[in-house]
Amino acid sequence: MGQAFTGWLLDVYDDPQDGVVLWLLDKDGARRRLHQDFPVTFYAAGPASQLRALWRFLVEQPTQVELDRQERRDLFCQEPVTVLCVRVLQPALLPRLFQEAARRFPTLSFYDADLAFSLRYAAVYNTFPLAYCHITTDGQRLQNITVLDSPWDMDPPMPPLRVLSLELDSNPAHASPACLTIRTTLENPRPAYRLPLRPERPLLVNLAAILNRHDPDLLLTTWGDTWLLPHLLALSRRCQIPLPLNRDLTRGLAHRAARSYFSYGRVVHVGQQTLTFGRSHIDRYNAMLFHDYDLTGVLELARVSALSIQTVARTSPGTGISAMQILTALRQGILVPWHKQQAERPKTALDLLRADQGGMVYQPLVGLHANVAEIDFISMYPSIMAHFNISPETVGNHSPCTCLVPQLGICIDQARPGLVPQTLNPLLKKRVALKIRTADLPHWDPRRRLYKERASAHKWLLVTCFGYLGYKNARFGRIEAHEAVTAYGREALLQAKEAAEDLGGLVLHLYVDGLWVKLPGASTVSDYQPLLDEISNRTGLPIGLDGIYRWVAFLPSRVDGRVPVPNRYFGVFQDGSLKMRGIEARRGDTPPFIAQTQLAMLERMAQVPEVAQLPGCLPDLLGLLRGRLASLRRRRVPLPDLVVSQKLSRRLDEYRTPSPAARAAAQLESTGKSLQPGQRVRFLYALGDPGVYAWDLPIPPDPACLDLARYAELLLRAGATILQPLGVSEATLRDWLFNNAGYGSCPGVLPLNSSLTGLQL
DNA sequence: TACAGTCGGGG
DNA sequence: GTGTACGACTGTA
Repeated sequence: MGQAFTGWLLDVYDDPQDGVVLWLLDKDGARRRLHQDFPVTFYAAGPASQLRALWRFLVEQPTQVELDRQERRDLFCQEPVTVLCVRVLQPALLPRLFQEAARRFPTLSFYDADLAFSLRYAAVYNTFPLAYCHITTDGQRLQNITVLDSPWDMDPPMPPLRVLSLELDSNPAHASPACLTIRTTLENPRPAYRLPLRPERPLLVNLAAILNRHDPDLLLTTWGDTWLLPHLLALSRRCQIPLPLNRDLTRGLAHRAARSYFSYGRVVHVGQQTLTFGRSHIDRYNAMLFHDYDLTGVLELARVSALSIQTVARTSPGTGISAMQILTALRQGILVPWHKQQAERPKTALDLLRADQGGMVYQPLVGLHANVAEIDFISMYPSIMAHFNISPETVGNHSPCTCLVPQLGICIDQARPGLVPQTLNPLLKKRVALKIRTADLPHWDPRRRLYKERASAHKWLLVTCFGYLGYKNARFGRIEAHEAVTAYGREALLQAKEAAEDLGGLVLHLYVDGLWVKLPGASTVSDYQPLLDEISNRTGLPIGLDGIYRWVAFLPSRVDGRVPVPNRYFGVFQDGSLKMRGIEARRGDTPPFIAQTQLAMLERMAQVPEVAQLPGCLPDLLGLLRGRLASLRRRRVPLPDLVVSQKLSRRLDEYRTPSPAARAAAQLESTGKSLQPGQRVRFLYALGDPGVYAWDLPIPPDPACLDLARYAELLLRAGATILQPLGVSEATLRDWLFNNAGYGSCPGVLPLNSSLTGLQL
């Protein structure tokens, strides 16, 4: 019997035997499971004889396929290519069939062969996670699905998701958890249940009852990927008590092994992943950037990328932007090349040249400056790609309609919109719209946070898009496109500098996508508007005023005080908020005690309304530092505030000179706790050999072993960073702090106009 | 002093 | 499976 309903798409995946499974949340509240036939296709191109051989091979396979010859477009070829089109009737059978074909016919080029299943479905039906759909069925099978909203809607109808959060009372990597706290809503902080992890049978029975009663759409856990779900599954098997962690009871949990990989110049460790069917599982401690954009951002990423909620929660936003490019290609019938993981090639001359061909970096004018505006290009690199139509297939392509990249002499085809700009345009538009919505709402409005989290998710998509363009293993990457983007970026920044100088301004600093500038007599946002308009006109790129600093200090190098460093500065905006880059408080490996002290100093300086009064803070700041030093020496600082947390960059046997982190990791290893590259190790600086004490050793640290002198030194340095622009050198501060020298011995307490202070008003 | 190891950065 | 830079800084030999 046919029926129709509207509701939200919760999950889509291929069924081992029967097409695709869809889970839908009917707007009347029911969760419905439907099957649908969904054949999937991959393509092969190459010499006709090879294609014929592949044809013969495929028809002999047990897997049901429909074969056909077609002409299709390869993004990088002008002419259409002839391909063998392999339609696999059962989508779950495609990966194995393709692998076998690729193994036997290594010389053929394959396309659309290794795509995330959700993308294949999304390309055909325009679906995305949580899409609002109209569905017709014959009861069991889906007959028709029509999506009623779009990922680009600002306020789409959101489903009333049922969330169940399962939280452990301790990190299983460090201590054995004893208790599971369960909440049934995100809003209510009061736990609904507390279950002891032992004895096991009552735990399983109770948890099963809770899962059945609440039937959540989303399981939000702490350490669920790496410990909790695998642990529960093992218990369930051992005690033979079924536990419905999956909503789809025909499937088991899916696992992906832990791995370490190199990304962004450092090793990243991703723990084991545990995935559910019919509902989504997110481990908030194993989810990428979850702290930055929360669940709202994860859902936004899933909607715009069409990747599943569980996927976007665990992978970098680069995966999301790549998925969007694939989707753009699929929907336009452009072939998506099979993405072989290529071995690293030796660096080419091009790679070396890139060293000084990145973003524009300028030497700041060291010292303290008042009334400085910080002006940033908004999403600079993505805006450049969109504005100049930079895409792997448009760069270096001659056509009747090209433009020339400044200084590089590379052509960019303007005749038709590129794949990357087409993918980026709606993202750029939506991010601006989200930011405008945020700005329009009052601070108390709860929707403000949600818009911000969504905008933050978009920010990461846009940021990673640029790097992806220059990544040689990317499907749609091309180094010349990457270079064209940075060349336009440098050009735009120089144009902005000229615009500022033409309006009589003093440019203090340029850094990749921003400039710090003083216009004479300017002190308000509207005073800077003409400059913003001028830059926008000259470059064609969107620009924004990040803020006007009451004062900002650019720091010199610690190694050589005469050399400015581009990204070490701090300042206070007119609204009293702080901004800092590169200093100790921003670093993840600074002990909290040191970071808190530095922040406290800055907060006191932020209280001062006028820059001229800043040196007046000196006695106060010095008092603060002395107080902190005293509490350190009297051992009043709680040990957790002295913990250093650093990432291991390699295996322990690969260290030639073991760093403090490596020595702490070696301590842990000797008690059986081994750490992988990319994992963090926490330790205290300690007296004697080996100079550290790992925080997660079974025996808690003895406070008497603390290396107080080392912490005092760190405190001194962090203090000196802040006082340096006021004319207090590290040596002077050392005298003050450690030798109790009086203020009189301080050359920093001088009239403001002293050249010693480097003060420019 | 040289060199090996770690970190930032994007709003 | 998704940015294998680059420069500043710190600790160790």
